[in-house]
Amino acid sequence: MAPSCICGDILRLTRGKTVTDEKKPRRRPRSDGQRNRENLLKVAKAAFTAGEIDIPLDEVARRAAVGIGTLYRHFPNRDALIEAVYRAELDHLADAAPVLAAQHPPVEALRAWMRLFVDYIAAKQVIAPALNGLMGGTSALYAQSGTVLQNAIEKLVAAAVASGDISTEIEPLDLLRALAGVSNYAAGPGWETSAKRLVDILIAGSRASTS
Amino acid sequence: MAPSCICGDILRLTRGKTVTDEKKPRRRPRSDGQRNRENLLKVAKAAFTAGEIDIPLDEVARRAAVGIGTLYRHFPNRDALIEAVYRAELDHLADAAPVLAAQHPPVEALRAWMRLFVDYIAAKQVIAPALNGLMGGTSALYAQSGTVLQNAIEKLVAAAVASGDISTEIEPLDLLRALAGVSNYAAGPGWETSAKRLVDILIAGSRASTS
DNA sequence: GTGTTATATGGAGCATGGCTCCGTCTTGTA
DNA sequence: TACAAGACGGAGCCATGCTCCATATAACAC
Repeated sequence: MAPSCICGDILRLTRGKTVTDEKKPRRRPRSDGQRNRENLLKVAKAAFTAGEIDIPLDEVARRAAVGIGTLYRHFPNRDALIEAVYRAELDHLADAAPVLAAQHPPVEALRAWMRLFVDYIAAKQVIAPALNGLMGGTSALYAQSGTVLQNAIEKLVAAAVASGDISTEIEPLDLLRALAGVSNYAAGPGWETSAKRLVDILIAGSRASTS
Repeated sequence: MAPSCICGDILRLTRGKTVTDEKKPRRRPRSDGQRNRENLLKVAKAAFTAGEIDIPLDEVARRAAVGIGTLYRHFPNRDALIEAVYRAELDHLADAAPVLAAQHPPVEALRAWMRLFVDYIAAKQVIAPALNGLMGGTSALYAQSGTVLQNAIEKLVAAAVASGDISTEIEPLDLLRALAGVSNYAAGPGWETSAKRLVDILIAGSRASTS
């Protein structure tokens, strides 16, 4: 039997109300289960952030004082674990978009968000290593996460286009892809600066093609 | 003892004349050795190009009709094999830079080369999957390969800057990084178009910041 | 409380793939 | 032809991903 817990979560998050399970859950989820799950996430996040992206899952389980079986019940594979860790971070980022949109004129909101994206990656090495997978990977889970960011930037771009500030030619996803590319290495001290410079280039380029 | 063949090659390619081995090689390299090496490369390239990036090395050896030990003597680990396969491709790309520079005015040469980069990735799925490693990875081998591309684009940018066409602010590597980001997914039919659009945006952005 | 049951636990163990070791075989040279 | 430098190959070791299932425990009904 497929373990139900994570799948349930995903389905719920993905499609809101699904047709999947008609029978309403008869029981509250067990407290130890939730505790363990959170523990695993905490440990995994710490490890990933510390650059230990390749940490063996047994080790994650050990650090969370949990059996390997438990880990696998909560997260059916490595990708699922990474996904779960990063989802929160990405949501955070996506949530910032509407706020910025309310505070700034369209183009500046876009620029600000892109910079935030860069900042975020710089601050937490968290995202970069997994970003490839997140945006281009084969995993359905990853695709799901990517969508969140995609929606965020699409709205920002749409607003900027509507205001006539940037060209209609712009494909929002391209901007995101480009940023993701830069984020691929957080090496060297000049990294952050150069990433921000790229943001300006992208914005300038998007503007220029209007004329 | 470390096997000598690959290390020797790398050292020679990397630093030209090294101080490493004083004693001149007493023998011509064995023909079967070279044959096997080429065979392995051919098989590996075919596999990688076909998207089988995760192909087990045993399988590569099998297809090349060679023992696993032989594979490992030629390529001490998976990265070394990938590196060897891609190096040729990257050199190819880098070699195009001076040709384009001779044929076009600076900015257009830059644009053309960036497009070529995109074309190349589109044509051979080869590069994309390994590009992360190539540009940001920890492996010294990868770093080495990246340098080739870096040199290529740096010259193109320098020429364009010298001609006053684009801003001095441009960090060539940023452009490469951005393109690499886009190349991360070759998914969807619109991919190539949108990548080229990004090239134009980057060029336009680089120009705009001059004024 | 106590009994019942759904649910979680944990770790032995299997499969797979990376990589090493070393006895055997081949090839270039004299 | 002799011989040694050097290549060959594959058995086998080890790490890691993932499964299975007997056991333990939290939630609920009474």
